[in-house]
Amino acid sequence: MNEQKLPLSFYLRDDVVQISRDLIGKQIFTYLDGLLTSAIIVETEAYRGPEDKGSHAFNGRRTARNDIMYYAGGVTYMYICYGIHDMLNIVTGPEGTSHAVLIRALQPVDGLDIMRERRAVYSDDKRLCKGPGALARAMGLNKTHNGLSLLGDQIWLEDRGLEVPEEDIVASARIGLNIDSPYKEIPWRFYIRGNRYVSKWG
DNA sequence: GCGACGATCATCT
DNA sequence: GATGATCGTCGCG
Repeated sequence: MNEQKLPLSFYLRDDVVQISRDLIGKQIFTYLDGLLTSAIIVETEAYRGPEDKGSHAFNGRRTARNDIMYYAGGVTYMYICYGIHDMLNIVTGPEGTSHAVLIRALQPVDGLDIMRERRAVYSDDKRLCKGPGALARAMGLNKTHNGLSLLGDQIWLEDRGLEVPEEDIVASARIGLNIDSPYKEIPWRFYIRGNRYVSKWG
């Protein structure tokens, strides 16, 4: 039933920026505790391992938290930000590299009622998955899901054939980076132009 | 619709 | 002991 799953080869490519862009328009699914939710990826950010000061793996940094980033692509990297929010990243590249894509916003498709219950804050569906912390919550994901295979049956991605025209994919500076580096301005954030589910314009 | 602000704690130094 | 790849609330007008 899930033969449209993105293959391992999609994640093993070395160009995390290209992968970040390619992920726009793909559909992400979680099946956790018997609950299925899915949504279209509308906003991502690329984090390019050792040379990227914005990355947890900058300068080859490797700790208990980010260890999974060095694994072969096709697994999740989950971590907690500001002590409260769980973040979902897609690990990419061959084993030994440390690139990852942060998923920043989703357009809900399946399991809206489940998402509403998990969020229990907004009745406004546009905000269910608006922002990395929000979407992880809505999809039922937290730090305990670190390192899950994206080819398993708990979380996976599919290409449902949604075509996002190249000119509708906007590239801009990444959000929330408190760094002093040219990488702060480099346009490694991608989102769908005009999409109401994107966390922020600009 | 937007800016300011406080929450809150795992992680790293 | 300081710091976040953030979020929701409040006040504005």
